[in-house]
Amino acid sequence: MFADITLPIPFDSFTYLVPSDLETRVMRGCRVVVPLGKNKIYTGVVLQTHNNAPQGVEIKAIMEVLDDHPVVNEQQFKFWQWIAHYYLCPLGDVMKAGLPGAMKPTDERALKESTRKRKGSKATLPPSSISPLNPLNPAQQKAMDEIEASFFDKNVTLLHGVTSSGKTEIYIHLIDKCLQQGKQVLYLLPEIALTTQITERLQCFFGDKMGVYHSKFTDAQRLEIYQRQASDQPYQLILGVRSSIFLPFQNLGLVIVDEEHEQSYKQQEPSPRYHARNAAIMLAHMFKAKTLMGTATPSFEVYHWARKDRYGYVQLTQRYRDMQLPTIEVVDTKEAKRKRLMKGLFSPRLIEVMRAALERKEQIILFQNRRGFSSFIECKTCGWVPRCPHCDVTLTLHKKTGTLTCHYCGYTTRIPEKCPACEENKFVDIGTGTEKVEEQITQLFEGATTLRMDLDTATTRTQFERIISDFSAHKADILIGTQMVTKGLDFDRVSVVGILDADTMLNLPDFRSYERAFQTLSQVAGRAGRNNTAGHVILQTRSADSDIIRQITQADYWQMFYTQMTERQMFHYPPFRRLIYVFLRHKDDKLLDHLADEMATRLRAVFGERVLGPDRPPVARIHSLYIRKMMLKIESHANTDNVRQHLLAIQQQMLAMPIAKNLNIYYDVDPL
DNA sequence: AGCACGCCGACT
DNA sequence: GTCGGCGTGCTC
Repeated sequence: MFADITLPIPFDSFTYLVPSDLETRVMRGCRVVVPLGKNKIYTGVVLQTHNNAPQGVEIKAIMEVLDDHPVVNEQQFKFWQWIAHYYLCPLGDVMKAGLPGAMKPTDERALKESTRKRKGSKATLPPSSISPLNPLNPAQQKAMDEIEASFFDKNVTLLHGVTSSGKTEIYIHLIDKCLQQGKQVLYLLPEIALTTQITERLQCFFGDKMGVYHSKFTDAQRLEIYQRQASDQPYQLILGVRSSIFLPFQNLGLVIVDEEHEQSYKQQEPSPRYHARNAAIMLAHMFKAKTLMGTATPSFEVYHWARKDRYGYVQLTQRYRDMQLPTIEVVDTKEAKRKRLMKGLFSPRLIEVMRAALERKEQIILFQNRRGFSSFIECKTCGWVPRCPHCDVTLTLHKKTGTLTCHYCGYTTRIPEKCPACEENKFVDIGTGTEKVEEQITQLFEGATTLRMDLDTATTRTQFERIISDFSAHKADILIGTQMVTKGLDFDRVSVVGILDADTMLNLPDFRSYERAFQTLSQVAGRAGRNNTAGHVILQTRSADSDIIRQITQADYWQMFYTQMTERQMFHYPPFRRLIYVFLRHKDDKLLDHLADEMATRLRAVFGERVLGPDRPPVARIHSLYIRKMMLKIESHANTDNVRQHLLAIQQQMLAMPIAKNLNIYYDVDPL
């Protein structure tokens, strides 16, 4: 007997011999320990058993069976297959993402595991006190009724609700109803929004029926949740991030995708490059469950399909307790600069508004969008910048350790004593900018205390939450931050939000930059004015009279959508087309040029003008491998199975060429 | 992905 | 004369 086994490496499966004494135990969905290569040991999952000996390869035997019962159920297999197929990646990559680390040990640990007694899932606790639900206000109740009505004939519904309209309260009521029907709920949140604030709020109502799944949890914690979900006493509600779509579910009834537009739902690296929102819709579909997506600023894809009636659409326009929307005041920095009125990054108007707020003992948030990817150093004399020897990127500065690190390959080196180009020894930090803002604040606002929240100060979740709780406790007057400050944080005493430079977001060479700027800036603005204080937002920009700035200040999502959609249609971008990026990697730049042209020719033979490129991506070399990118623009209604078949066929042709021996081909489906 | 095998520089 | 640098090739 033979068994096809998926391993956590980029292949679909390998075939192993099943020793006769293990034949009764090797079952689909069980984990096994297998040898690989010279002397490696991996944990794999049995896909199927059969009697077809593979030809032309030496076959190795399964060493051990780890489970008496399948740990991957049929629904999960189906879901894994869908991900591998849709996102054009090997099944092994999906397995790697889909099982918690502790379930797929390599080497001796895998064998030891079989001898260790598997811990039974924790007994349910005597239940903790559960609060009764808060009643919905009339606007929320109306939205709730509309959502439930839409679920009669729609599987997916968009809840489009302005900031502070109380979407979470509606979710809580929907979850409660679903649980009462004995069905499970998956509540997805972007990584950064899954704070103790939201966890505690839900815990009040659902107590220990709820499990939380976070990427910052330890291996053991994640293993426990996985096992609990696979047991006969699973959590009825999972509050989790992107990867929680891979947990085993038994009778899923509802999936909630909060902050649906968030980019972090798309896994960029490593493969599988899946979109948790879209995958969750598929997951729900497999259970005949419903999906509710919520946001104040829908992604174009979702809004488009809601308008086309594929998804249900429910709007919530009223803010909780009729709180006032913040007024957004635009300050023209071009003008202020010309008149030499700018004090560093601050316009006179922003300074005036901030001073008044500080006098009233109110808090301020300053939003500084990061300019580059990360902070780096530059020689003050000649402008030399340290770069990674293996990748086409600048090295990132880590001040605490005095080192420079490549974020792509991990290459690390000390800050040089002197510039290798000009021998001078003065370097300047080209930072994320928040430090500079902090410096200027101390000069402009004497006595004002500040907190910084960016990738340097909030590396861990604990640090992130610390900053939030400190600011909530008014331990600082001003919070300076990057994107991080936008994520659903409710501070009671913030009356002013300053957007220091809106233009950095608008001038990106990306067809989504206006959509994103609108989303981000609307969210930042929403941080101003809670608890009956009308907020004041100062937005500094050099393009004060542009359409997009007007749309942002007037919170006119529809107008922004309409304007942008005209361009999307004209230039064949999503949601009018589906995009697939094809990446080629090779160590030889010249050979890669040739191979990329060859593949482009073959792709054009099938897809014609739908193929763009090949081009060098912005980071054209990673890990000493050069990269080329091609873009495929497919009509939204086209049969994508056909597209995938063609792609994989051409990939096979390419890899069969002797000169393409070390060519690496991979894809990004629905890239962001 | 990882990891062994393989071919060229600084050491006992 | 060896130890080890990381390039490259393969994994049922």
